[in-house]
Amino acid sequence: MTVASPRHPSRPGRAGRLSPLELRHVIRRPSQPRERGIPEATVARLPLYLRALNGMAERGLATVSSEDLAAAAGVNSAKLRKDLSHLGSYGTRGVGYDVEYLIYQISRELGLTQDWAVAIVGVGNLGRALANYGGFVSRGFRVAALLDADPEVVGDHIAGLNVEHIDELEAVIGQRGVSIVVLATPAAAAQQVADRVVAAGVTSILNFAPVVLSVPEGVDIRKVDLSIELQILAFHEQRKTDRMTGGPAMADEWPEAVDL
Amino acid sequence: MTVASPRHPSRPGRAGRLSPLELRHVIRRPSQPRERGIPEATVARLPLYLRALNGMAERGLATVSSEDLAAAAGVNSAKLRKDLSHLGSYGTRGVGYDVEYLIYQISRELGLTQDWAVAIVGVGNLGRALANYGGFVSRGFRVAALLDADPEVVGDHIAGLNVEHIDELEAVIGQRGVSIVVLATPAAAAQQVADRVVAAGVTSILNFAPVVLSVPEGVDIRKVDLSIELQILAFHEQRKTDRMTGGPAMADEWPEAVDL
DNA sequence: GTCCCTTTGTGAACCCATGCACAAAGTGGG
DNA sequence: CCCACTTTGTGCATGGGTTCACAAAGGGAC
Repeated sequence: MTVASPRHPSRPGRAGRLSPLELRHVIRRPSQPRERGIPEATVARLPLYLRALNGMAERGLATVSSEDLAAAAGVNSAKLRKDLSHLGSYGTRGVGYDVEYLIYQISRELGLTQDWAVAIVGVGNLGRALANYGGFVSRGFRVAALLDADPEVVGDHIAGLNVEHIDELEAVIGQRGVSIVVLATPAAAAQQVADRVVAAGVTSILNFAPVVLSVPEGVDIRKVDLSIELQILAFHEQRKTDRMTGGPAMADEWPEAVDL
Repeated sequence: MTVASPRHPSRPGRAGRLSPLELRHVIRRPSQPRERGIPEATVARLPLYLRALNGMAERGLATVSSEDLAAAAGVNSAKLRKDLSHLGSYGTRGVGYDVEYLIYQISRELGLTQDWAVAIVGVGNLGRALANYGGFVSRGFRVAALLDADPEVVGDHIAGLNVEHIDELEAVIGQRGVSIVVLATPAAAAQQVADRVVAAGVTSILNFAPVVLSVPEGVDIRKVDLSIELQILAFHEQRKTDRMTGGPAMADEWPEAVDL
C-alpha cells in the first residue's frame, strides 16, 4: 500500500479563506510545533491503530469514531483519543476521524512514508520464516539482504533473495543503506553479530536470539522471545488451575516447619 | 533441564533444629501465604532472570548477588531485588542468592515444574520455525500437536511430529491435555480457530496472527507481532535521523497556512 | 563475643499510564 | 438562527512501576 498525502478533510476546497477559528488553530501551532515527546506506550499502540484503520479503508469506510476504532484495536476509547491527541488534533468533533487522513498521519509519525531497508542475519527456520513474512513489505519495510555464516545455506534462494555470507555484513549494510537489522542467529552468535552491526553504523536492532545484548548508548534494541511469552502464559494458566483445585500444591520450602 | 527441589541452602542438614530467628520466619509465613498478587511487570521479567540463572548454573556458580544477576539480565539491581521479594525472602544478606535454589523457586512460581502440552495451529513458515524452536522443550513446554487446514501439509513430518488436520483440533486438545495453543495461522483464520480452541476449554493462547482476537473473560492472550516491532523501531530510527539532519521534513498539514 | 564489611529487603518519592467525566466544538434539522 | 445531539480533546484523580537510599541482617576475622 502506498500512502498518499491527502488534504485535511474538514478543509476541502476552501484554500484561501480561513475563519477566525481556523486562524487560531494555525497560529497556535508554532508555539507547540508537534510535541517531540510521544509516550512510549502510545508509540507501541500506533501500529495497532494503523492496522485497524487499513482494514477500515479497505472496507470503504470514510470516517470512524474513537469508539469504533478503539473497539477494532482492542483498547479503551479514552486511551485512543489521548494517544491520537499526542500527534495533533486530527479529529472532527461530532463526526470522528477521517480514515485516510489518519492513516497518513500515523504513518508519517511512525516513519512509514519512507521505506526501510532491513537485513536479516541468521537464516535458520526463524530467519526463513521472517524472510517470507508478508507483513514486512506491506508496511514500508524491504528485506534488502539475508546473511548467514553456514556455507551450507549461503547461496540459497529464499523469498527472491540470495543468501550471502556473513563476511559481507559491513559491505551490505553500507551499500544498501540498511538501517534496521533483524537478528535470528543462535544465541551464541548474537552478541558478536550485534557488535559488528553497531560498528557498521546501524542503530536499530530487532533481536530474536534469547540473550541480553549489550550495546552502546543510542542503539535501540527490541527483543522478541518466544519462550518468554510461553512462560508468562504458563504462570497465568497455573494460577487459573490453582484457583479451581483450591490453592497451589503448597510445595513450599521447609516442609518440616509446617509440622510445628 | 529438569528442576529438582533442593532444600534452602542456608539450612542444609539441620532438619529438626530451628533457631528462634528461623522460627519467626516460619511463623510469620501463614499470615502472608505468598502474596497472590505478583505484579505483571515482575512476572514478565522472571523468565529473564531464570535464563540468566541457568547460564550461571551451567558455569558452576553457586551464589550470585543482585548486582551481578541484574547485570546479566539487563535490569536495575533494585528492581531485581524488589521483583524477587514478591516471591518471598530467598536471599541471604551479605552473600546473595543461591543459584540452584532461586532457579527452583522461580520455576515453581512460573509453573515450569510441571510440563505443558502445547499445540501449534498453522504450519506455515512461522509454525514450522516454532515447531523446530529448541527453546520450548528445554523449559517445560512440549509440542503435543501440529495442526493445519491445508491438505497439502497435513501428513508432513516436522520436528518428529505428524501434521494433523484442523478437524482433529477438539479431539487433540481433549485427549492430549493441551492447555496452551499457539496460533500461527493466516490472519483471516485466526479468530475462527480461537473460537474453537476456547470452546474446547483452552484458556491460554499465544497469537502470532496480526489481528485483535476477541475472547471471553478469563482467557489469556499474548500476542507477538513482528511488523509492529519493526514499526516501533522505525519510529525511533526516524527520530534519531531527524535529529541529525535538523528536524523532520516538516511535511505538516495546511501548507498554505504557513504563508500567513 | 565484637567489629567491620557486604548485601538484601523495603519505605518513600517520583514518574508514567490509565480511565473517568465533562466542557468545547462541530453537525444537522427545522 | 437556534436547538438538540454527537463526538472530540483534556484536566484530574488514581494506581502501578521504577528508583533511591538506608536500616536490618548475615558472614567472617580475630
